[in-house]
Amino acid sequence: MMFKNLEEIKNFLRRKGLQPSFQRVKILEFLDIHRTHPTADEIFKSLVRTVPTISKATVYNTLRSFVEKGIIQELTIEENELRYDINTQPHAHFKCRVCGKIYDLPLEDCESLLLKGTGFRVEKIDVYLKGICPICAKKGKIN
Amino acid sequence: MMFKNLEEIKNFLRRKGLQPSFQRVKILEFLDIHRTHPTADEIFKSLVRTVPTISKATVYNTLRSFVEKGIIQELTIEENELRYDINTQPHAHFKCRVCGKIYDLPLEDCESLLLKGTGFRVEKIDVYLKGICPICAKKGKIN
DNA sequence: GTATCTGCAAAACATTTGCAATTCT
DNA sequence: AGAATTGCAAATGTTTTGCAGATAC
Repeated sequence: MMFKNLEEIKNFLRRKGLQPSFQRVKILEFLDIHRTHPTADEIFKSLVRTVPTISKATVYNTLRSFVEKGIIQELTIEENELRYDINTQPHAHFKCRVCGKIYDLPLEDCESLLLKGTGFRVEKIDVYLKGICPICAKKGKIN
Repeated sequence: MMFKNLEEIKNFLRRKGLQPSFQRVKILEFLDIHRTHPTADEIFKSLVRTVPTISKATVYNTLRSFVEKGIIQELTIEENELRYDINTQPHAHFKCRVCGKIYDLPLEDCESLLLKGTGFRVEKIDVYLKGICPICAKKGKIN
């Protein structure tokens, strides 16, 4: 866990330029506690039990603002659902097609991709890089 | 290009267990010629000009059946759209945030991930592995 | 008091499905 | 003929948006 208490979450959000509303604090707390890469709907369904007035739109909008601020990252590991990860450090994700669990794995070196000796049976690899291509970089459109 | 003519595409589809309907042949031909990782909508919009009767549902369903047969692969590089790639060999994809182009890159070794000396500026890395985790493998539920 | 944020409902999309008509073998 | 495929329209599911009311600074 990244945060010790709600006050830490509030200060964190303030530092990121976001008002620490009750809903935002609870969503971020949820992501800090449940590091299972949940979907927006899973977050909503879980939070609505303790925060009955929360709406789905707020969950979606909040998650988007967290992504924009670099607080969390979106995972597109499955085509029909977005998942969210409070760990924004580069690391790989392994989804088991039997139990459905998504594991975090180190990305240090090539060996980790092949997962020699770890018992993970890799059937499919997707590597998506984003940034600026050599042509656009040379055109100096950006820095 | 993988195919020399339409006859080759037809035979290929037959070998994969799919009837070589005109629509399927044209969709596969399009993916073979336009290796730009198009979306279903881009394929539809382009094909409907020469095949006016083609429907979007057919494009979607055909792409799905191609994926199931292992003829093409789905890319979830962007959250709001599925893209398709006729190259099913494992390789990385680099999307430029300026021009939007998606490049194919080799995945051989770690160096390619960091793209030293290639001029690609990597700002974000997503590595998604799918398969069977050690727990499910040990339970012997599958082989 | 003014900005920002929330909840609701509706809208916007992409994708899937049911089914009758068509096409292939 | 019989099986598979298509096109249409409707359904589905996820995410976004408009706006009035509520909340925070």
